[in-house]
Amino acid sequence: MTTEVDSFGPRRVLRPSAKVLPEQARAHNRSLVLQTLYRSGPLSRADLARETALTRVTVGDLVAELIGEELAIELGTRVDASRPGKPATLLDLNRDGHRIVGIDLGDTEVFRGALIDLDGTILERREIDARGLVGGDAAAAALALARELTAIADRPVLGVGIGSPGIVDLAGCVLTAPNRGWTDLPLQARLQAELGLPVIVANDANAAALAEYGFGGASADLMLVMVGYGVGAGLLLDGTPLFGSRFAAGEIGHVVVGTDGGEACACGKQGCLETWLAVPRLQARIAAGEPREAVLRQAGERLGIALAPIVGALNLSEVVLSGPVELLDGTLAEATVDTLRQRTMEQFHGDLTVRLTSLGGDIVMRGAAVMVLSARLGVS
Amino acid sequence: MTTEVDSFGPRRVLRPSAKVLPEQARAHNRSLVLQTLYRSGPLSRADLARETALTRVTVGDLVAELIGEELAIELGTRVDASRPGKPATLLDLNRDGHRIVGIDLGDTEVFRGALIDLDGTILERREIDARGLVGGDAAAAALALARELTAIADRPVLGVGIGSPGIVDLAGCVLTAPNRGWTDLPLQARLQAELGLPVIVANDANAAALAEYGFGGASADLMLVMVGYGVGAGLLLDGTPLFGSRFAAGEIGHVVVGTDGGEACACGKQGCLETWLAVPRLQARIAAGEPREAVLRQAGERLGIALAPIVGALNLSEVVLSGPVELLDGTLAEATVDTLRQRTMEQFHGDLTVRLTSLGGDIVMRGAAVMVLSARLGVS
DNA sequence: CATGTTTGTTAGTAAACCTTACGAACATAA
DNA sequence: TTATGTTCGTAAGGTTTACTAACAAACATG
Repeated sequence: MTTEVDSFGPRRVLRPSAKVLPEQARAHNRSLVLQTLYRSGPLSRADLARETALTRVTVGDLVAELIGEELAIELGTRVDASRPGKPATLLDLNRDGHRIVGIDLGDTEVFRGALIDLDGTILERREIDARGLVGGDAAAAALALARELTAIADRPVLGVGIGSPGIVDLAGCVLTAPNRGWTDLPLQARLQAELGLPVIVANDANAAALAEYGFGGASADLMLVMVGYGVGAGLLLDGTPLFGSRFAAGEIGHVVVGTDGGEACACGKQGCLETWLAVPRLQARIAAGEPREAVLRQAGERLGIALAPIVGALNLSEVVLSGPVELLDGTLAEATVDTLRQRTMEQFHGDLTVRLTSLGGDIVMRGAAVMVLSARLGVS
Repeated sequence: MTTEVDSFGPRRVLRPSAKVLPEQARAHNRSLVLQTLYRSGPLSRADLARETALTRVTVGDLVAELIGEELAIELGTRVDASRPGKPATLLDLNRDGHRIVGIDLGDTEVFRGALIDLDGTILERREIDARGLVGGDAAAAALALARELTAIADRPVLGVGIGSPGIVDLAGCVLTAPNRGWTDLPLQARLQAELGLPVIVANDANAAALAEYGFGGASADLMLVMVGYGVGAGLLLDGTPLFGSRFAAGEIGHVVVGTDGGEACACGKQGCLETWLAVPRLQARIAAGEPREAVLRQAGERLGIALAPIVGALNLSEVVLSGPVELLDGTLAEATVDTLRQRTMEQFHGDLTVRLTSLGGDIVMRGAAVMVLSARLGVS
């Protein structure tokens, strides 16, 4: 009995999935064309066929569909025609024909929102004072901000992406967000019903990780650590956000760091990562006269201590920090990477980088835009 | 402009993938039928249609194909016929018609192999003395063991699964395995060429994690910690093994634990997890007169300290230990879970369990069998 | 001006799944 | 016993999808 012998690639384990109909296969190929167009700028149908390995016929058919939905547009014939043959008709995503609304609910003082184009460029900004808002009032403010932004859009809005603090499940239901007093709030479903637009709600750190991957030039395996009033993280593994068994992946703020005590934390424990790293704590210690460099170095070391097992277990090669530049950049980040190097195997993590995000305070809003792009244009 | 508003599920980010042809969609549905048959025992074509949401016609066609390849068999009509209508013809995987060879190269003293049926039951065992084997000799011994096991198989062998120590890439190439002196050894490709059978090589801890999921009743999110001569781990996220950016995911043996020093490690650092937990170290300390309970408690605590950030970041709910029962069970495991509880958020990890594997010393061999099952029967 | 190249489309084919319909084989009730 | 209804498996035919083959259009080049 002979068996054909191929090479076996990445494995998944036995896990019944859903059936695949031809229709869904087509949707997949359609997304493939959209993604190729998104990534590689203006292309002809023939270019797309070469890139996707589909035939020109199939590409032509898919493109006709996309043009019909005004997702793609023809730009006219290619001008640099130094080649023989019929000049190509260039196509591109209808980049200027759509807008995305991205909203960041993570700040304690304001809800920030922006009108964003398909390339992630922020066109308009709006803010709403969110101090003290809890429960339904906070949700209403988020809705108002979304309404305001969709109202000023001069093009059709592809969708509304929202990065929320707290624990958010896959349906965009905020399971818990203590600062806003939210419990089991179906924010995504509610806003979607109100706005009549696709809405996607996810944890703000997860959104930020997506932004760093989509717009920040990060690799597909990435941990994004947000340092602010608290400390949270978003994990991207092979380009896919990690959610965790109870949707609490990345919640490392209350993991105890080290074996030598530490300050008391609001959660009742001692030496939580937040007690070492949260912005108010750092500012307070510096204001109280502790040497700034020493405080920042220690904070970086503690972050490194906390991240070392994670970096080791996941074999991460990229850690990105988000938060106040004046605190994170320099000493703190350097201490983090030094500590990580000292505590992990050089052999596996020699290329480890720890750096600040280049997206600044817009990271969550732009990550929310990536979520919309993925949902509307992405792979199934 | 109205947009249809659906609910959006789990998101992936923009990442150009491959095209999907109808042929591949069919392969997917074929695997779906196989998996359903594997999981849910004997079923009729109509049962399969209901379970998979495919039509009876399509299921009939796929089943005919599977029967033609002798992967499925008809068992005759159902006997408990208390229902009206034509009695169903029961189908099942041809469970007794195939064998799998599973091999564990992780031990320092022996290479263990087994002939395994599709349900994971071990039918025959073989061992080869592996003390001191390095380089080509070690690879030759692995090949000889695989040959011996395929030779005694009385049924066609679906494939050979191998759990190897060290760093193994997706193509089954052992990048580094210090104990065997292997560097960039294309073990999978070489054995496959020699044996003329599908061969899958992966890291032994990853294989063990798959075994715990496939045969040990574990959930799809799982960390399996192997404690032996060294300390390694395998991670399963949503049923998929995690490999890491350089295929070194799970290599936590040389992550430094705690902030209070520790014994010197062979790697040059101090206080690596292995110095606290490796079996030789524990045995030596107990033999030297240290109180057994105290040694084991401390080892468990250190494991908990190392795992806390990982459990927190990944929001894991299940940690499984594999290794010498007399050392791991009881005090050590209890200290681990106690420490984890003390160092993470009760709210997110209240259901965290830490337990010993029930698969004993066969875990890697049976995990290797799961890899073969996945590759031959699994989803694309 | 003839030739070759490239593009995009038309026409026809193969694969895959669907819907509809039917015979076979059974339980149940008149 | 017979009629009715149910369930199973299969046959026939239709729809969708992407493929191959072929072709006209439009250009560069010798």
